[in-house]
Amino acid sequence: MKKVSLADVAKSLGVSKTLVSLVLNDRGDEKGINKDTQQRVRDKVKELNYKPNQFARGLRVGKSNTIGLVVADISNSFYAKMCRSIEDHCTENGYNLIICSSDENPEKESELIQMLIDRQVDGLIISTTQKNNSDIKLLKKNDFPFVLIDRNVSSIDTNYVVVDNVNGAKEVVNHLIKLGNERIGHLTITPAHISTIKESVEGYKEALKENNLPISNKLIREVSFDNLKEEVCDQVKELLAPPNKVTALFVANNNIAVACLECLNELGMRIPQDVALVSFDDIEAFNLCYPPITAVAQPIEEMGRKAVDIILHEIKNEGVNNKTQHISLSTDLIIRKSCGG
Amino acid sequence: MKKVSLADVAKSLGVSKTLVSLVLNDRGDEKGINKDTQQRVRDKVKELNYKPNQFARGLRVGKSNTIGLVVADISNSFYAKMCRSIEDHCTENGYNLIICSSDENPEKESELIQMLIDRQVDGLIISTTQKNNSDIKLLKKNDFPFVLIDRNVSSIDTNYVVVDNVNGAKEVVNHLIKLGNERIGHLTITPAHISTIKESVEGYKEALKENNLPISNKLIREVSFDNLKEEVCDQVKELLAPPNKVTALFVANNNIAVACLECLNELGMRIPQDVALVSFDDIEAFNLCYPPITAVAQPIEEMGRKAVDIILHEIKNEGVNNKTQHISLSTDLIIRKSCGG
DNA sequence: ACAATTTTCTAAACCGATTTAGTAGATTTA
DNA sequence: TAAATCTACTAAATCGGTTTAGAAAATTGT
Repeated sequence: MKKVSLADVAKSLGVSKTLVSLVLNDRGDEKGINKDTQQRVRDKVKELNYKPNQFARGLRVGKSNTIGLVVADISNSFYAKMCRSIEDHCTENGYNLIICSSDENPEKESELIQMLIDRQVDGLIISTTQKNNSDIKLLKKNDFPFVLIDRNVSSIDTNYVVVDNVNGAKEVVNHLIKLGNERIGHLTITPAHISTIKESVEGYKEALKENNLPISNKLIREVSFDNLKEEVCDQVKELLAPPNKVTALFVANNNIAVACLECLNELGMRIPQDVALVSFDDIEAFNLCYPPITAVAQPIEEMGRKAVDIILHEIKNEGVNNKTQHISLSTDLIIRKSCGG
Repeated sequence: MKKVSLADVAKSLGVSKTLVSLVLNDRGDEKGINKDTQQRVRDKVKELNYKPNQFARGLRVGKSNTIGLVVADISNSFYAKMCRSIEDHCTENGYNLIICSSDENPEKESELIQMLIDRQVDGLIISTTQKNNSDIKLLKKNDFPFVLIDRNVSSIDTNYVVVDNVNGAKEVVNHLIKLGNERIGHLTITPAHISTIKESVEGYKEALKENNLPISNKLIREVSFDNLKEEVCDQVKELLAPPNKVTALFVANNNIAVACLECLNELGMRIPQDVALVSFDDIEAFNLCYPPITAVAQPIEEMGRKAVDIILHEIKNEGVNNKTQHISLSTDLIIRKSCGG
């Protein structure tokens, strides 16, 4: 690939680099450059197939037109869809996207954020897994443009786009209670400090309280991301056995639900006859399972779009001390057959 | 974020930028720079938290340490997993990844490739949807480092990492025939020129021929990516009805399989009693369906890894006229319950 | 003791854009 | 007619690294 530079274009037209640069940046009129000349420049640029060198441009203007995205795991359907939405809206706006997976590992997340900044991304969209939020604090302190997605961090005032997990969880539990379940197990994921998890537990408890049912922390179980299948199976067994004897399971995401299904299958437990199941975070497979699984659908596309809107706004207004934006989207309980009724 | 430059580091040590640069690029010994001085440089770099500006570096050396990836749709589980594998191996090697979705649209793919090159990616990994392959030809002509993944292009000698679709499909059809199916429908996707599709049809036909069964092109149906659900349903109805009356469906990917399942559900057709079903491209959901779906598992992780190996090798040997690398990985037929037997 | 060599380090060019500061010439104003 | 203004354009500085070409000081060889 032989490369054509600004200087080549300028020379072949017998004008200065400045002129060509101004025309290409649509500052020709503003700078009073002759319309004819402007057209000659544009024609020549096309003829030579000139493409500006992004390194040079970036070096000078300090912008990469790239944004960084950190999620737990891009191969998970939830994040894959989120990434897709973010990708589309970035592309629409002339931005590139670098996606990184943190595997729910705070140190890895920290390294990724640092790496993306070193790579001169203009802004970050983060689904954080941090506990002490030191990186988020640092970003905030340095006025680096960023927005949290899916998970927020209550102790810091940041931009965020999340889902109303409290209400989503409440709806689930109310639904289960209405169908006669009184002992409902809740399977969530560690690290438990993640906002979505905290909120889902909160919604679970609120719903029980409002229905005058006892709250037992023994029915709330955490499984770790790294060893999901095994731990889910252990916890499910414990929850189903005396003294817990739950009649319904409410699980925090699609990964856990899938592990749960496999485990229940192996145990020969039938859904919903032996135990009801609801998952937060709907996936297509839930509609194909036997029985189809009731789940909380999240507005993933919209979350992605809003996050891009916010980050681009942040990037454009860098330095301007504008207020943080807080967006909470509501969920949709998709009732299928996994709870009977 | 106040930024520390090379010059700042050099000045604070009273040495030249050259020296600092050489040390940081591990050329200190080679250039005979005093060990003590080297250590002083490294210490100071840490102290000041200096991070090289990638624009400046890229401008000078012409490398971005970024690779571009073009797939059909990152929100599809198959590509999501592939992306994840590629991401991991890029990160391991100090490379960033920009992922783009082409939606099986050749024009969009073409624009994305051009955009990625304009953005100075060092190499491309492409799952192409092109028909005339003009972009691939151009890349080849210009010696731009790239590798095709999942789908190759037989008319051009390029690097590629694919799956042995012919054998994968043959195994499926042999399996179906062994279970007594003689009229087997094959649902594939347009554009039909994609290598995976052509090969899968080839395998399908070969298996029939080897078993002395008639080959009817009427049993091979194409559905388009954009209007998948509806077209799948139409085709399934036609295939099941007279005069086709297929007893088994072999579908080309997980998207089609999911649409098929939904359609068969609506039609009240039972699997495998009324029709057997096998999908190319296994997904977790197939294990949870009722009944669990027999499918061809692909070595996605390995494909990603090999593709990264090849592209990094290409990038390092740019200019050197080394041979193209061709890798074909074998598949694994996961027999579940969707074919009876 | 002086040239040759080695060790250690540096000034300046360079990559290719953007931007600042300004010029030459034509036209208008007073 | 000289000053002011406008039109159309440009030279050179700049961003922050890497690299080339070479210099100063210390050491070695004879």
